[in-house]
Amino acid sequence: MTQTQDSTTRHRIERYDPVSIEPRWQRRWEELGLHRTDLGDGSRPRYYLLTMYPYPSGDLHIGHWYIVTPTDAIARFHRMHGENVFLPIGFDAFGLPAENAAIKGGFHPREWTMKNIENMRRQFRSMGATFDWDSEVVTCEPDYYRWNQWFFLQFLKAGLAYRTKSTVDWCPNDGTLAREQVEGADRHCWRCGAKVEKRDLDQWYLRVTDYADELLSFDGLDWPEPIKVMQTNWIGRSEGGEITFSTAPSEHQPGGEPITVFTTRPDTLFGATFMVLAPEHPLVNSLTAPDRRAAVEAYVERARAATEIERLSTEREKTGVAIGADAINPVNGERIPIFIADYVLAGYGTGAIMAVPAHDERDFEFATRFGLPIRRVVAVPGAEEAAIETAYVAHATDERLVNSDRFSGLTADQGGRAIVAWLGERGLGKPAVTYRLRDWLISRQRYWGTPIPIIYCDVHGIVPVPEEDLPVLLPATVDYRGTGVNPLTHDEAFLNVRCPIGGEPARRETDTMDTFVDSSWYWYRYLSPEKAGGPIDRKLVETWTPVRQYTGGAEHAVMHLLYAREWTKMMRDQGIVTQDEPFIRLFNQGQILGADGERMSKSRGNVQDPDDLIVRYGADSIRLFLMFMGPWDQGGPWNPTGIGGVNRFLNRVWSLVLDPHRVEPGNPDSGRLPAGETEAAAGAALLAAAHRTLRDVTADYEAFHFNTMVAKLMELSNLLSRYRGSAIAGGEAWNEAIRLFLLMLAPAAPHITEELWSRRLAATGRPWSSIHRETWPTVDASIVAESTREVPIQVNGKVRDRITVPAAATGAELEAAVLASPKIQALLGGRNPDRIIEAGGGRLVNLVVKAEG
RNA sequence: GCCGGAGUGAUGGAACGGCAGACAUGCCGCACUCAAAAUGCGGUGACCGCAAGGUCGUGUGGGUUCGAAUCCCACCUCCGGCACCA
Repeated sequence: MTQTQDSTTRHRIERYDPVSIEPRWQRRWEELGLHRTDLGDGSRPRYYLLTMYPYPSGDLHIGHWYIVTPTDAIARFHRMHGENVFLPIGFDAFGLPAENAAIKGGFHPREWTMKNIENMRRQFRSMGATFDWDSEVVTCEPDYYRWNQWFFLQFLKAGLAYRTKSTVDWCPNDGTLAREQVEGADRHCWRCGAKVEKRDLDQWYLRVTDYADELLSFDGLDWPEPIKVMQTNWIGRSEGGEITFSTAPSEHQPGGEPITVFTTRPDTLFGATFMVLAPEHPLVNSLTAPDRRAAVEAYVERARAATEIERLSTEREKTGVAIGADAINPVNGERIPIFIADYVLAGYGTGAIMAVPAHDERDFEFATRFGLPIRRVVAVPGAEEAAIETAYVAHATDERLVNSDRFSGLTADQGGRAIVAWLGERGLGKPAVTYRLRDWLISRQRYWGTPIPIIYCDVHGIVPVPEEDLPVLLPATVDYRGTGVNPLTHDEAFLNVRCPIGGEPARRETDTMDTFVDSSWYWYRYLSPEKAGGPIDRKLVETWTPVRQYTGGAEHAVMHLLYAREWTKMMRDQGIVTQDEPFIRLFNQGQILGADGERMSKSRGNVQDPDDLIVRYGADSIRLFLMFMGPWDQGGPWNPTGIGGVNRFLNRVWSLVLDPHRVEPGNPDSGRLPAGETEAAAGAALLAAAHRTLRDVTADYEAFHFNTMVAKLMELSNLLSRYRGSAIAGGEAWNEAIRLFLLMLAPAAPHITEELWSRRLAATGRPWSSIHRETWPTVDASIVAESTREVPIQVNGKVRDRITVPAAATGAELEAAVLASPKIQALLGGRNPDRIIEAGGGRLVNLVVKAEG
């Protein structure tokens, strides 16, 4: 009792105070350059770890920590394995929010952006993230965006960039949008949520559809299955055939005009009872009969204006009008009427379809509504003559073509091939493949982006800015005139230039590039952010990329993550890099939502500011809590109630290390070894537990199972607590367990472990060295091995008893021990089990006893 | 509608086809304290039972298996993606 008094009152230890410890170590690490990567060091294995760079919106919230904290732990874990880890960071600094803020606040978007970046840098440092700040990339700097322009010119030369006029998606706030930046059935803007309209505009595109097939292959990539599925669906490859119909002569036109349709079901060609063109189809105007013109033009107009409104309704009624012309089915010479309808899309396939109502639900609906004939051409035996109540689109093995002249009786597959072959011989059709993927529209009508390096000259037309004239700089001053109009369009100093070819007065392109261009190659630039002679350092790119591990959210599945793949392939084809893919391994962490279950945003007022939490708990507690709250790929609503738990855990770690002999006054067992346990046995048990923990924790780090990693360290700390104050506390086994414990915790909670490590070194008179430069310990298998084990015994699958047997016991030996159990004997009541199953090498025994009678 | 993913205590979540609920949170009790906080210890799926113990239990219903949270089939609910793609 006296001793108890002594250790609690006399040896009172200093309190765990993260707020004083953490900034001190952060400064120290920075002074030491602990996280600066020597990119030229080839003596160690390289590990390029990339995390999606943030948009500097200014409100770094707990969600950012959720992405970065485990990523940082991965970096530290790999460094402890002797790898040369490169963990860079930068800022996705162009974009609309800066402009909106600037318009509202009357300042330059650059000011707002840079202020936010400064704040985010501070916040990232405060969490102890080991980014290599020397590699930082800020995309709104001319040093960066000039290379966007350079890439554009290379792609232009190669025919991968082009300008064309077409109907594009237009957001009233953001201007034009790429296809994948329009979301939802109501077609709203991915960024601001505004309703998207249609406009006919001359715009710049990148020919990414050239890569559609290659993008479908994920060979050699370790990516989450859902992302691969989403990209595959987005690319949307469809195999089928193109079939050329011709128009029939009529009073208003001579006929013979070819109209090519795309179909995935050439086998149903005999069932085509009408044809539908997209309202925007180029032949609509010339084919329309005079008496139909008014109706057709009205429909075309309505289709344009009404698109987004009509689409709001999920149960859209099919609409359309006949244009007063017929097409001729090439396979049987039949005349079928031509309609226009907005359910046929101008941008997909050929913008024209042959309608087969018997075998396509949309065509069926249209035919029903307009009273058009429906002819069955595929049927299973017995169903040939049944009434057609719905489109038959299934594929049954016994189905055959019917009503298809000489092709009747063939299977759908055979028939389709035979019909395409027959058409092919006559030059009327061929096999064809189409994709949903569209070329990437990169023009944006905004100021705060990369100027597209193009000059329009009345004499020489579209003239690229010569490479030596790059960068085309954004003007330093900006006049928003209180509107959302792109200020570049009325900036005379920017607009007026001389034609690079003939020196004539000419005008600059005022559109800027989609900000997704910036993020399509930034990780290459990290390797040489200051390089002046080119976008990348080829030697470093060849040694360091592709990126070994990329971490970030899944919301970019068909945007950034697809653009990045496309860009790398385009770079490769220009001889700039040699790799096919940018990111070998991808991990999508989940998303932290507000406490209300909604996306965190300032406007909803559900944002958790990490600064507040640091003051209360310190960065290590927050880091650990974010890793502990659940599987990393899951995310979930923010609920801070558990932070107290990990904070308590770190406090316990603190006092276990600094005060191993403390005895709890209120607990009579405290300070004693468990009954019957010798010092030697206790030491061995503790050491074995530490090595088992090491084995499991190592595997968890490797698999990114951070929640169970923390749980296992908690278990070990609970065990240490049990031995605290006992005869083995502070002894050899204890100290080794503590050493392993700190090393295992170091990647996750870097500050407290560094502090405790330094105190341990000081206590033993050794010179200081950082725990983060230690080598990850190795598991000693002989220590982990146990001499006995507990075996559960089941009777008919239900656990009835547990026995302890020698670790090596199996077979007859184990069986005898099982049958000797009094509980089991009682349950068996003298009967013999019908079967004895030893599962998993004797880990569990199941006795099968058949019911009596 | 189509394509993904997920359903386990009051809560977050553990669990190579083999002891369901590790580790935490919350709650209850105890110790320490004049008291509170902090800390430590114990309890905590439901039902029956004084207890020993038993029965039920991983969204629902079937199936495979000696044995299913885990595999298969059907369905329900929630989350994410797509939006008439011929």
